[in-house]
Amino acid sequence: MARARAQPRKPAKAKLRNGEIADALDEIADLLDLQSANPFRIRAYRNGARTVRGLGVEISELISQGRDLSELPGIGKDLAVKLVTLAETGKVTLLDELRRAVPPIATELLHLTGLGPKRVRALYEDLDIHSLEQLRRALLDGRVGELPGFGPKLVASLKESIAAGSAPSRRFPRAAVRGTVEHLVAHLEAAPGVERVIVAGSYRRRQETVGDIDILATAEMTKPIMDRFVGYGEVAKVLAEGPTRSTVVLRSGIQVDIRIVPDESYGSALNYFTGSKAHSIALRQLAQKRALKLNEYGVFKGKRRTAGKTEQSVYEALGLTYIDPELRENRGEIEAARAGTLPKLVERRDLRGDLHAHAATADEIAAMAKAARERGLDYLGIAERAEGLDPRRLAQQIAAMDRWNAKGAAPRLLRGVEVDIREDGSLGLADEVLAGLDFVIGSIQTKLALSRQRQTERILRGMRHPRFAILAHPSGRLVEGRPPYDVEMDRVMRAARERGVFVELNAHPDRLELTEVQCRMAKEAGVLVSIASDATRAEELDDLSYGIDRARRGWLEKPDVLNSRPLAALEKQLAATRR
DNA sequence: GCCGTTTTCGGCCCGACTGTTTTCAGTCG
Repeated sequence: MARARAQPRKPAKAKLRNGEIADALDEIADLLDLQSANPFRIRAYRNGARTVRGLGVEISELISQGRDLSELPGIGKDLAVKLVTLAETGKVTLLDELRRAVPPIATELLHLTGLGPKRVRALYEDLDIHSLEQLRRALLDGRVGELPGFGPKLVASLKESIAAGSAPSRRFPRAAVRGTVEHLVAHLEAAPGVERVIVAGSYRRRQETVGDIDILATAEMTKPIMDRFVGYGEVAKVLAEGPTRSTVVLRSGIQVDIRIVPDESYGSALNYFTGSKAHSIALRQLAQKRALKLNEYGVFKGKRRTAGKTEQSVYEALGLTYIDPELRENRGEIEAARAGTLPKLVERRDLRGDLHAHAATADEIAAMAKAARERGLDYLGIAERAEGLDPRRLAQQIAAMDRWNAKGAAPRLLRGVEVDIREDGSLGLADEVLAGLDFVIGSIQTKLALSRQRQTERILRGMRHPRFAILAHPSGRLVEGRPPYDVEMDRVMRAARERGVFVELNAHPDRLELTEVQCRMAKEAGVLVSIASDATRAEELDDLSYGIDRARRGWLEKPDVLNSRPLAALEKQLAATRR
């Protein structure tokens, strides 16, 4: 985890962003841990950090709206004050004091596997270790091995960790591990005596990246499955192996956990292993309040199991309706389940078309159209990038689309263009060209580093253009790559609502623009979302499913999605954007 | 430090596995 102290020092007036505030709270928790403070106080800081990190709307934004931060889950009076101080000054007295009391190396050592607060304290108090180099020497000359609690295996593991350097914990794009997951599940399903094999964890919650793969199996006899698991050909290293739980690392570097339970515990085990951690903790707290106990084996009243065979039964026992895995982040889904107000999430089959595909020549257009038809789409918007698009080529494309439409076959092709919103907010194509099209997609493609204020004004001006219909690439980010550009998304959403235009959820697995929180912002603002493939090749139309994953994690329902509309309704929607 | 459909005080999610121990600390989800 990135430490706040590793960040460059900010000027005092700089407003801290949520990630930095959460890092500061986590660092306080680490330092309190090293001082053997009250464990529940430590947990309170960690809970606070998790709340802030998952918030989506900036703390500084809430402060300027005059909101009471102690209304946030896990934030009380004390933490609310510290959040304000951190957000506005970048500092907080408690953290400064703790940093003075504990050597700087301590928090770094805490993140080495096998080292917790007790052992780290022994290292700097008993051996006076204040750097990784000093630790390396103490490991080699045997001093560490003489400390109580440091055995030969731990010494060897620490030597390995230090030699390997501080490899940052890697996350893998979900799309990249799909093949591995399917192969491994098939491998395990062939084990004798296995009843069910299912992938849980963040993969099942359809997060865009996964840190590891979690597999649940049910069986009476666990050994045949466990043997088959650790004997899998791709396994590079077995980290832990027990009768019901094991962990391995595959050659690709990804970690895989397996858990085996009896079939009558399938639902509760799947629920526990799917997480998220925050969701699971909230459920277990809810169980406590009802004088029940929830664990991976079931829901218990005293010693008697009252539920657990299915996930449905677990939620029912807690007085909740079933919660889709994509929503399980403790971001209000439990309250909504209790109130019976959970969204009915959009599904792939709800999509009637796609409003952002690329095809230049007549042949490419026909191929893309046929691919769209095979995937059940009734309409397809072709929108080439405006740069390098001369009027003659655009006219040829339009002619090719008109010929396709004249045949009357599905899908209906809609004539669009993807145009840059210039730095001054004007659009990168002449008005008379734009006027001849069915729809105009506008996006930021240059000058991504403008200030928050200027970037926001630029987009707002762009959207006011009389032909503007859809804001595409609403963040400019690339998964595991380029960070998003800085923009006041809530202002953009409000302006989109007032202007009556739409926002795109770019489904390309490397992009996935429009975050989960931004999906919810769009929904709350009443802005329809266009889930778009941005396909340049026919098979990339399948990427729409990644857009659906994101939309579901963003609580979107069918009515929230522009391209869930049938063709006639969609054409009305587009017509209404024209001024 | 947070929190309240028994509670404003007295609780705080739960269990498996490893390593180093003979009762516990650390890690994971």
